[in-house]
Amino acid sequence: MQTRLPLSPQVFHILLSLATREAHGYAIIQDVEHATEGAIRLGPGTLYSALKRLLADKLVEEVKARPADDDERRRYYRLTTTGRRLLGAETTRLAKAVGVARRAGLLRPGTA
Amino acid sequence: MQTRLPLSPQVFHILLSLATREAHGYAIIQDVEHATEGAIRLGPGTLYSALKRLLADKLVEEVKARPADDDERRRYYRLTTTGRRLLGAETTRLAKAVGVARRAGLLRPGTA
DNA sequence: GCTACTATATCGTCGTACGATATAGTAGCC
DNA sequence: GGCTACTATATCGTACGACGATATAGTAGC
Repeated sequence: MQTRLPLSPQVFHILLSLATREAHGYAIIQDVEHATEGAIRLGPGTLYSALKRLLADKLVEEVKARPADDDERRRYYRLTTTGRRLLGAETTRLAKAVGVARRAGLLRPGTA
Repeated sequence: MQTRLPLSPQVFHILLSLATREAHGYAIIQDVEHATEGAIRLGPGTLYSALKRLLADKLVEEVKARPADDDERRRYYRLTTTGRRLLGAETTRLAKAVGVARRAGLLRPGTA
């Protein structure tokens, strides 16, 4: 993956899940399912292979600091500056696409 | 492809391009490039293989009626009712995702 | 007659989403 | 004590799809 748009919906939501807080893999899976109202359910294959690529591309980095009494199996991740910038660019792209779709009458008036 | 969300960005823009008017393949390529400000450039491989799948899934259908004096090589397509419904559902999904991203502070205030 | 553009089609490759499977610790329960 | 379910990460194989390359051919301008 070159750091180029568009992102896949799966990768977009992984990055978005990390935008507001650090998280470990399993938490990302649950958060994406919740945030998308079940539309995107990441299996372990999808998540961990995506994380591996995101780490290699330096869009995400591992956080070594851990809360006390935490489950030791967990590995925490956060966005890098590059990752945040790319996520912002993709968000802008999506917002424009939604704008085009709205003008084409594809959203009931009142949809967020 | 089962008729399930999420759509790939490429397929989303192909359907969106057909939302407001019938079009032939080459016109879709140009329209998507224009509508996405160059972010999505469909090559022939992507477009025609996607169209083939969309036809098989009955999200798009071929239009036989042709304008007079038209380039005879062109093949025109339009959305089916199913295709329009799916595009609407995907648009709603994207609008929600953009909402989440906006709340996370990923859009400059004022972005459409 | 040259180049560039329009228009569709197919092929092969590579990336990646995904399900299956594995491992293992934790928690509740009866 | 043993059952099930959940938490958590990791890897493997497969299959789908995005993409570039290539082919074909008609149109347009110069």
